[in-house]
Formats: sequence, structure tokens, C-alpha cells
Amino acid sequence: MTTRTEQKLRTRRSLLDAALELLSAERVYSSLSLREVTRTAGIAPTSFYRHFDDMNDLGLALVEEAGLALRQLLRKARARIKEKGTAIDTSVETFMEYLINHTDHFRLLLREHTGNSKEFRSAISLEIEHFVTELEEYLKLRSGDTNAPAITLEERHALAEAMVIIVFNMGATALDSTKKERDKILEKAKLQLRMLYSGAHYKRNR
Amino acid sequence: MTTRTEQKLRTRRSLLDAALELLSAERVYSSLSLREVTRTAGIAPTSFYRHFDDMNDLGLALVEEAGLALRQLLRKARARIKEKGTAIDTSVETFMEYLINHTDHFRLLLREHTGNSKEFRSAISLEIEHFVTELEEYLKLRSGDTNAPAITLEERHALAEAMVIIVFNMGATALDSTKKERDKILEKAKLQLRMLYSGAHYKRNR
DNA sequence: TGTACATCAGTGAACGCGCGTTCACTGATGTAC
DNA sequence: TGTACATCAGTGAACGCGCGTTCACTGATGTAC
Repeated sequence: MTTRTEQKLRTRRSLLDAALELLSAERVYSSLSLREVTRTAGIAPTSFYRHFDDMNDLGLALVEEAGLALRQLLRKARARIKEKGTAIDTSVETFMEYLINHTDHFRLLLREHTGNSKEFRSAISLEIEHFVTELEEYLKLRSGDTNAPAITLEERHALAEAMVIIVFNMGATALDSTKKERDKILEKAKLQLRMLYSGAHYKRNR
Repeated sequence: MTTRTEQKLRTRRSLLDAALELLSAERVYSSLSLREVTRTAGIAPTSFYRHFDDMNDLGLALVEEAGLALRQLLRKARARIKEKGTAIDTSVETFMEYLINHTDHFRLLLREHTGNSKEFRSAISLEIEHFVTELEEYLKLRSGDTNAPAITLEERHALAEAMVIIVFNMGATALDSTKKERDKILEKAKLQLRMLYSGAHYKRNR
């Protein structure tokens, strides 16, 4: 790679990083301004257009990165479960670990699900749906190993979705919490996931 | 009440309504401008200050109204359950009914949980927590009537919270859906709630 | 290797725009006597 | 009931500000020969 191309990529990176940095508890992506991002990145406002069409375009690039982190997380969690065997605990803990190491990207996924361009929202929904589908398949595969009663396809989908909703909600809450609060949030989420899992498999008539 | 006071209240109302109207799938509260709201309400920008300190102040008034709707919903749901007996179905259906009749207020509660002033976010969290607490107490009361095994206080809290998360998530998804999609979303939520409920009471070791 | 030209990331000036907020005002409504 | 004064919701002009975007430019890097 030539020097010029490398430099361009570095500038692009600093724009992405600047946007991530500006996202915080108080700020929502749609409230970031182009000038603010270039200011934070240390370049002229006009240079922005050498890298992205507009702020929406930059946002989509960030969602893609966040999706990448999410898929990495899935791989990591699967590997760990294979090793340790405790599916729910391991998953939730791995999720929390990623949350802490990729706080800014996760912020985007967990809370920008609303109020941006249609394209932006769909991109995020897609990442989340992918996550649900993966969990669904994992549950299906796993159902062979365990002696739990089989469940229907529809039930499995509802279960996977509910689990993801709980985990993402946990994530959104944990994002702006202290270490101590996070541990409580983590334990609560594990409990809720266990309720869902066993409720899905061992239903009773009320 | 004097004519002048009545007129002032009517103008205030039209400001609140204008803000609600401007909230939609694409817009987030923090992206609304004061001038835009006054324009929609049909008054001069400067008149805004006769009613609210700033947009944040107006937002808080809206959250309060939304909270009121939420408490009404709780009362209605309780009354209906007493009558019909099917707790989960009735609750979810009542929620959906309110969602449709108070779409704009619910939009605020369901998705402005993030990215506004601290005061604003706390106000919304408070309403949601109130909802959780009410559900918790209902579950406690109900536990006497049913022959389900007792659960701990901690479990009951986690259960109530998870149920509210699922219901609110259902609401957020339903907000921008067609009637047909809404019915599917409704049934899925019922299923997920049943999983939670029975999982909480009839746990098994995996 | 050296030279002449092409490319293109980054720039600074400039634009028109909508914003929040202030201010002194107006004129209808309300109140005191 | 009639009059004189007080209140105050709503206004229009004006402000300074940050915004997104355009444009012609510069000068370092890359390429052809």
C-alpha cells in the first residue's frame, strides 16, 4: 500500500473514532454535526467529503464495524461454551466483556435503533436479527445433547428473540453503570435468561 | 376560569400537541427545534417562553402526560383481569390498545429513554420502574390464589422486570407496524411472557 | 536515476439558512372603585 | 354600570452562532518515460 492511501485510511479512521468518541450518555448519533466530528478528528470540515458522503454514510460505516464486533462476540462465546459447558452464564459474561471493550460501538447498536434514517435503522435491525438467528440455530443444535423436551420452531424463535431482547436490554443498562452495578445487572440477566429457557421447555398449564 | 386563563391553557396544549405530532418514526425528541414546534402550533417562536422554559421543560411535561396514560392503563388492565381472569393475554392486549390510542405519548416513553437531558431520562426511567413495581405487587398478591410454587423476592423482581422489558419491546416494535404485523407481534409477546412466568415458577436444573 | 506531468487529500473563504434568545411593544382581558 | 388603570399572552425585529455545502486552490505523493 502506498503512503498516500495509508494516510487516507488513517484520516478516515480518525473520523470514525471522533464520531464514536462524541457518542455518550447524553448524545445521540443524529445530534452529532459534521463540523463537530471533523473538529474532533483534527481536520477541516471540507475534508470530510473526501471520505464520506454525509453523516449518515459515516454512521452506516460505524454500524458495520459494530456488527463485526457482534459476530466476533458470537464466535468467542461459542468457543467458550464448548470449553466450559455453561451456556447461559458464559454467553452473558462474554457479552458483558465485549460491551466493556467496545463500549462506543455497542452504544450505537443498543440505542440508535430509532430516530435515524431508514437505511440506518434497517442496518442495525439486521445485525440484531442475525444475532437472533444464530442463537436460534445454536438452540436447535443443542436440543439434541440435552434431555429437555423438544419445542416447536415458533417457540424456539420466540425464545431466542426474548433472550436477545433481555441481553441487549442488560447491555443498554450496563453501558452507563459502575462496575459494581454491572455485576448485579449481570446476575439479574442470567436469572431472567434461565427463566426463559426453562419456561420454554417445561411449560405448565396455569 | 377566566377567558384569558383558558386561552393560555389552550395555547399550551397546542404546543404539547405540536411536539407530539412532530415525533415519528424518523424523528427523535432531541432533534425537534423550538421554532419548529411553535410553527406547527401556529404561534410566534417568542410566545413559547410564556409556557415553557425551553424544549427540555416541554419534554418533561410530555413525559408526565405519558406516565398518566401508563397508570390509567394499569388500572384498566387490573379491572379487566379481575373480570376475565386471563392475566397475561388481557394485560398484553390492554397494553396494545393503549399503544394504538396514545401512540405519540408511548413513542416518547418507549424510545426516548436515551440521549436527552439527565432529568428527562430519569423521569422516563421512573415511570417504567413504577410499572415494574406495580407488576411485582400484582404477582405477589396473585401468588396466593394460584397453586404455583412460591418464588423469592429477588426472583419476583427479575420476573416483573423481564416481563416489562418484553412488553415495552413489543410496544416499540409495534409502533411503526401495520395492523397485521401487530397481531403477530402480540402473539409472540404473549408466548414470551408465558415462558417467563412458567420458567420463574417451575424451574428445572439443566 | 532524473525529469515532467498527473493525481488527489486536505484547505480556507464564502454562502445562505435555521436556530435560540432578548427586547420593547401592543392590545385585549381583568380588576378596583 | 362606567371609568381608569394593571396585567400579561402574544408579537416582530434583531442578534450572533454553528451548521452543511460549494468552490477554486495547494502542494506533497505517485507515475510515465
